[in-house]
Amino acid sequence: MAGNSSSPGTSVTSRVLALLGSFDDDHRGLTLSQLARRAGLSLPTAHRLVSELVAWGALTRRPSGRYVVGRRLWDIGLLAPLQTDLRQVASPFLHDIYAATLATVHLAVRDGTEVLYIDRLAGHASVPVVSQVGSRLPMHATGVGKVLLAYAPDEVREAVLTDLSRVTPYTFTQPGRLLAELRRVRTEGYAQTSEEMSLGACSVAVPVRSPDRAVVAALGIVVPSLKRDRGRLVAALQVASQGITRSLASALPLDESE
Amino acid sequence: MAGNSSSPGTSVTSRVLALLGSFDDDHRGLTLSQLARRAGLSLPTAHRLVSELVAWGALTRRPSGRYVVGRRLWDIGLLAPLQTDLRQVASPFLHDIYAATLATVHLAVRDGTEVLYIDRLAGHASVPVVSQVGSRLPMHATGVGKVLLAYAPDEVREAVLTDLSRVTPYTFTQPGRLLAELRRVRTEGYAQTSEEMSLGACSVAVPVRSPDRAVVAALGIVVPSLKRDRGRLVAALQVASQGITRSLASALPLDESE
DNA sequence: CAGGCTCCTTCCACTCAGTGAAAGACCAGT
DNA sequence: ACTGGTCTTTCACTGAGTGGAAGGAGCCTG
Repeated sequence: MAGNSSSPGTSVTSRVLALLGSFDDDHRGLTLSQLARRAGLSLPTAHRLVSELVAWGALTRRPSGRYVVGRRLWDIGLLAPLQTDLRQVASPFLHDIYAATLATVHLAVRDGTEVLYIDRLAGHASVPVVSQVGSRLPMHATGVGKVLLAYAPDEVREAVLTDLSRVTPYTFTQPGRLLAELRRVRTEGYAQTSEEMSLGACSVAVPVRSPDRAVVAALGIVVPSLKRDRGRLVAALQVASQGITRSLASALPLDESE
Repeated sequence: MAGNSSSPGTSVTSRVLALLGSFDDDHRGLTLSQLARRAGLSLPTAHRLVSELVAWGALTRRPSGRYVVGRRLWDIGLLAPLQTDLRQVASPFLHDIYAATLATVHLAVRDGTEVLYIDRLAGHASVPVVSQVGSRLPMHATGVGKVLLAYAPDEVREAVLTDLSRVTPYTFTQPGRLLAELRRVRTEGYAQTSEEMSLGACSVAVPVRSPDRAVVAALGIVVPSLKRDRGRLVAALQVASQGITRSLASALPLDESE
């Protein structure tokens, strides 16, 4: 570029994206200097780019001077197909499950080697749950994660098995044991966890299939303990899962004219 | 730039944003040429920029060759503060309302001179409703819109009053009549519509206040007709609205360290 | 109320990243 | 094989984008 040094190979586009990527769950409000630091940009550059982003509505400047993600970006994000369509179709079924079980309900998809939560439904006060819509968690320590892992391509499964980090004392960290569990998931059609992600929380999850039988998501609930009604919970989940599959048939085209 | 002509004053950033802005509710999957046309870019430029966006995860390329908004953009969008926090806090209350009324429930904020829907809760099959989460509708023809307009700054109200487009035969198109209605909203604390946005749909809405009494959102429901239970519906909404205000008190800090 | 700190903003000369025309590659109809 | 439509790649030119340096605006602390 000019003036002086500048990391060559860094396009303007990538700088803009680096700025957007600087925001995450733990950093939702950032000052200009923080943004510059996190994105690896000089202050003046960050300043100019950020100003353009604010003018367009991608970012918003708070009275405090901190920048946050803006509305325009929020509603463009909502146009992401899988997430939004699945959510929309699944939403009433998540309700049914909540009504039947009063447990926190989750809808999640696989994103690389992690679980991405795309919807969540919780009552006024429920079991403490780690997940947030839009957040990612490890696959091997969550119910929905095990389901998605059980039906994932081999290379994903291998990648995950090489890094079974311990989250609680009950987390499955031995590849063999997890593999056996995944086999069980495939034959029995549901996964469960017992305090493997957070203490005091157990979960059950089932796959959600598209009309062509491919597993596209997982549906799960979190409860304080699995007592003796695991069967009932699994049944509720499976009914909802099949309902979603049926609804998807009449809702997934997505290919437009002009 | 170079080569030849190029609209000067058009920064790379604005080109990237123009590409992102090319997506909307009716254009969620676009081909490269459509993107280039809509963003006002040459094909090669669009091609290069889009490739960068895809590489980063802001866009995704479908098997069909069409581009759609990607996951990365989706989850960055979720970091937008007002929307996400309000939603999260309000969600259980939307449920309560749904449980009590079985009507489609909406949570909306004002965005400029339009209503922006930030959450929506509907049963398996309800009254046909136009709104979508993330979509914008005119303020003067919706229940939540009237509420937000009633409490909006004067300049916004004036801007809206100059352009009262007719949506159905029942839409309020006379500024005087709407102004009177807004006064009524402020004194009585709720707004209503009768087939003003879409035929066969009526609505009731109330303001949602932050702990400091400012109106930050509106809560509304859509029903086939207002019959005689308007009072009951308004009461349900008001209870929920006050609940949200109370919950907001313990949830709105948003200012971080590093 | 100076002095030092951090944060934000503006200026400007230099130059390399980004540009679009043109041409090539690929389809699917006819 | 031709035609109209996509998408992709190349390339010489140049002005848009760059970061140092310097100027402000706060806000503590001594």
